[in-house]
Amino acid sequence: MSLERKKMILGPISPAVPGTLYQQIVDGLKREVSEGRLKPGSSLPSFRQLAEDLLVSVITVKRAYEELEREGIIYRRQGLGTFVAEQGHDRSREAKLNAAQTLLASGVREAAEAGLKPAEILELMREILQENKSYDQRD
Amino acid sequence: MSLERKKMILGPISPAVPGTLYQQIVDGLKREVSEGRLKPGSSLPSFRQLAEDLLVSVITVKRAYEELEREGIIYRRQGLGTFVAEQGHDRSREAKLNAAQTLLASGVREAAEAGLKPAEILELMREILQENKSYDQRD
Amino acid sequence: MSLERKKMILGPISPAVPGTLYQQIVDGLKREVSEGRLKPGSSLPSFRQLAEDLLVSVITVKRAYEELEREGIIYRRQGLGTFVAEQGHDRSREAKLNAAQTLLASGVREAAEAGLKPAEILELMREILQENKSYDQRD
Amino acid sequence: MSLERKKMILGPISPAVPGTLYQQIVDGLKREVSEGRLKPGSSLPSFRQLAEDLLVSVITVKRAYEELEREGIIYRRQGLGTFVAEQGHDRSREAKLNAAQTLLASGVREAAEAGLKPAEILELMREILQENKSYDQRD
DNA sequence: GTGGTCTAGACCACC
DNA sequence: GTGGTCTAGACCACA
Repeated sequence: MSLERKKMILGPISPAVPGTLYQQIVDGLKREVSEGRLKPGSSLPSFRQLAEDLLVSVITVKRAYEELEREGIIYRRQGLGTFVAEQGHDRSREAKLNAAQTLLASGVREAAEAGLKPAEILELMREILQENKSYDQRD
Repeated sequence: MSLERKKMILGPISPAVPGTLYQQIVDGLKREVSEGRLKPGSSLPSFRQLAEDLLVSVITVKRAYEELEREGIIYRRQGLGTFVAEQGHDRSREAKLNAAQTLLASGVREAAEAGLKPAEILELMREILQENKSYDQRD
Repeated sequence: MSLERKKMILGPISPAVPGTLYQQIVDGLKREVSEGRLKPGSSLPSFRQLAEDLLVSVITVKRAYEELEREGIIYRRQGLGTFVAEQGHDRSREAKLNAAQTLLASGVREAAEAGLKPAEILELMREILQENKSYDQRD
Repeated sequence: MSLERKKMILGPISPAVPGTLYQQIVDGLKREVSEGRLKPGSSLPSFRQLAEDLLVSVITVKRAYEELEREGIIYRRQGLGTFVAEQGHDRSREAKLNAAQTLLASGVREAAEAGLKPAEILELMREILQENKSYDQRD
């Protein structure tokens, strides 16, 4: 029982932020995988365990796992548990890259419609990267 | 009959694209205003007229107009119609700039989580700007 | 024709301000009367004249005059024109006092609900009076 | 059967009083929040529940909730319900203070146009505060 | 069960 | 004719 301290995966989930609960879990797990904190082959907490940790319903966790499995980032084995797929890291990165590209492209479109010239958009990006960098150094 | 074609404001609206119908209308009108095709003081089509043009319900257009009024881009007068506000152009540009910033920041976050370094993100942006430019020259 | 300069009654009417057109006219005329710029017995411009001056429809002016007549502030004589009633000044003042009282009472209720104590409300009022005073000295 | 009486949030809504139905609901809920009877994080009744309680359409309640969410006083989560935002109390008080200020300023303007001098307006305010006080002691 | 969107159609006030 | 409010009832996504 010296193991009382369980490694909590994921920050806290809250209904008070935009995005549905299960989407928050999906995003959080993708981040864990893409940033290497969850390595291919390693096991994920059980539905019940994670649900308890995050104070959400088991069903919500189940949905999140289902979506991740559909994307090929994790796989489930009857009676054994849930694991990060071998290609999980790459698939997760890929998904994030796609998302990033879509978001940046949308941002560029909006900025262009607001009248910003390409050079100005790049300047804006540099500012954003700057902020993001200092923010990253917080932990 | 070749004169059937009346000057339509806004491209066609479709339930098949991402974003709700009324959001598509809001975005489209914001674009018209921010890019100067609808000038301050000029009148917008009536609910019923635009609804007919876009093949959506009157209510859907109404909701869109409500949101634009809330943002101070247009104003509505009983019995008179709906008009572009004096500050409509600026407010619309502002809103677009805010949206752009949010989207770009999200994109940066995703890209960073996927492991891209700031320099790589900037490179990605240059590519996107390049595509966008050639796309702009289509008409 | 040296009379080109006609005495314009009322500031400009605009659809770009809150309140319907005819209500703006009613309010404006009430103000003229209650502040003594239109004296009892003096004549008001004709429908057509005022409509032309204010760039609104004759019907809109007509409605405004009807409302003022209903309130006993003006009266109309077939073929002669429209005049400020003898009691017009008093009635107009009365109406304004009633309106003022209602507005102030509503303001007090809101302020109380926001947690302001009577003394604080009075303090707020002093500030408002101060602003109003300096504003009044503009002309 | 004497237990039929369930704790109703908000007084009865009526089409007979000034202000639209949904505005009455908005005001009522703002009051609940600004006066602390609805605390941050606590949940509001569902659309359908409140609609039933108040004998209005579900849609009318929806509109009210939409406006409150826009003002940042509450937030809504699909499948979970509607909750008072963390800053709900402050935002609600702020909104009320703004409203109070606007109303008082309009009242002052009307009173000034009716010829009341600042000192007289303050005197009028004192009377109003007096009435309001005794009215407050009713329950 | 919750909220989110879209639809239809009523009635009113104003121009 | 315009916008403003309220109503009814559909279907979907999420928990």
